[in-house]
Amino acid sequence: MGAHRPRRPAPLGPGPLTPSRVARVLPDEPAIDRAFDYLVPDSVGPVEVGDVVRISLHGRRVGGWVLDADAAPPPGVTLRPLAKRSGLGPPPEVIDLASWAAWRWAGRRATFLRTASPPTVVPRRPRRADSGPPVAIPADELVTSALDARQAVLRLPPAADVFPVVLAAAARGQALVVAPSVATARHLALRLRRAGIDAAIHPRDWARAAAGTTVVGARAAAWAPAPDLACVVVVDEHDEAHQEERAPTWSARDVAIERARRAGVPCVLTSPAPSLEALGWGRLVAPSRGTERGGWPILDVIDRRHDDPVKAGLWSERLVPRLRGDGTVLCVLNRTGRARLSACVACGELARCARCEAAVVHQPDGTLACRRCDAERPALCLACGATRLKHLRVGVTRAREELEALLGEPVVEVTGATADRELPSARVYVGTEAVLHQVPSAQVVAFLDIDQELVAPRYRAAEQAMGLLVRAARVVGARAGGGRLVVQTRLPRHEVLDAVLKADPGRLAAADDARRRALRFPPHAALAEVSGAAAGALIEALGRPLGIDVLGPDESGRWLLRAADHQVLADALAATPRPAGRLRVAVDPPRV
DNA sequence: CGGACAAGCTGA
DNA sequence: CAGCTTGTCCGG
Repeated sequence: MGAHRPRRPAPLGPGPLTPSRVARVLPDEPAIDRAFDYLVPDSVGPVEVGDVVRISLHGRRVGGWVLDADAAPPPGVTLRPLAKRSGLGPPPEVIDLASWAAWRWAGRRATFLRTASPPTVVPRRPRRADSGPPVAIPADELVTSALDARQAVLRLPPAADVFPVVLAAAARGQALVVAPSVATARHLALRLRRAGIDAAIHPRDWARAAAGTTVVGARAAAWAPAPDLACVVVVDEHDEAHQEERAPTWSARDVAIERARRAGVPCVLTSPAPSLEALGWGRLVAPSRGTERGGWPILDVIDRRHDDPVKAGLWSERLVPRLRGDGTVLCVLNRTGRARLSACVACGELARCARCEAAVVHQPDGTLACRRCDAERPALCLACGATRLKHLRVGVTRAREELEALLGEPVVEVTGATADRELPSARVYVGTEAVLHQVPSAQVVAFLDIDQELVAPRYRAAEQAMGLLVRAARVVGARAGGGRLVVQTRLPRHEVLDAVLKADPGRLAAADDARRRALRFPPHAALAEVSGAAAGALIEALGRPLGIDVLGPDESGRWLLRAADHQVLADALAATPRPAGRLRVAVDPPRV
């Protein structure tokens, strides 16, 4: 990618007048992924690469970023003057990083530069931060060896605190810490300050990061300015929150890795269950088996292979006693509504959509809704008119009703929809995985149907199920404190459960890696999902380049591109002009 | 993106 | 052919 631009040759001798410099500016309009040249009038003053400026483009004023402060314009175009310099923007190395990310995730540079820019005007480069007196850090051998390895994956069990890693990183100079959520980032920054280390939160404290202060933030922090960058830490690198959902679907972990590589500084990724991408990138550093084991909760596997598949409900007789007692209990079932699959009690006919024949969801209000075409209808059998339906695959709403009856005490339902309300206090909660976010701690977390996660038709299903178990492990805490996870399964030997049972995530990684290699899934291939009205046009423009498999379209008009690696995939996408119309290109789609 | 302009459709 | 919509092009 073109990090090198033609430089204007030095003028031969003094001219009659000092000619105005020419700045090359990328407009802050993601749809216009093209730079334009402007004269820099004396009234505007000097501009530097990365500065945020205003330009008039085609008769309107728009913002933009200086990509080159001394450009050689193509001959024969009359240049307009820059309207003004607004202030400081991303430093040159971040501008280059944005170009790389635009290539890597088939996006536009402006999208990344927005993320990398200060939220309010920063007129001048702030004075270098005074690093203050050195802070004495208790030496942690594991953390030190991870930082010294320069490219390390530090596998710490769920109950372990990552703060010592962040602290040791910040003690080495300006650290860039990328956390999976804003809340985690804030908390880490607060603890750094308590430990006597100044910490900026991205993007709010952009100017302080630009002055060399250690910076902490959620995924956008991968784009924070860092003039004195000494090391990069990505907390919980396995967490899907590091990836942007909207296209370009960039991953803060991968941006952080590339950034550290370019800066030549150490990069440490932490995770209780590192992704295969991480393991393929860096050296694994882990505590002793005993220490690691101690940081995981106990796992109770309830084997349901011999339960009658028709009669067995959600609540096996081995599960219910574990839900009694006086500790807080969370039951996780990733299905909303009353039932995801129902059949007529009278004639056995499956409840399906009258319009498109997809299975319908029994909603809390009693109606049946189609998730494919959004049609709604009353709950009755289309074949025989009977009004009684049997719930074959119970959802959270129904599960709550059933558990309340079983336990004879109040049970509270928790879903994504309850996130903004205060939960009624109770001992027992039933919910989707949202329950793991909304209830801070518990004695027991029970996964009512973990098989749904284990065998989900997605190549990352095992890793995602592991992510859920890690989250649950943090809610219940370490085994020494009585933390306990319970799973009901017909796959008691599944490698995810095996890994948690033995507190050894390496067991999962080995099995998952072999499977993905055999099926040519990432990290042994690079994928991109192409969708939207203009998807077909892009596929046509792409043609059949060597090394790219074009799969699809599926029933909703989506294609999947597969290449041996990201170099091949990104080069092919970069060489294809983007057609007009709605188009989404999701590189590294998390749910395929 | 959004303005400019050209080509296409409609109504009397 | 004015008056309008729709599409394509292009910006320094």
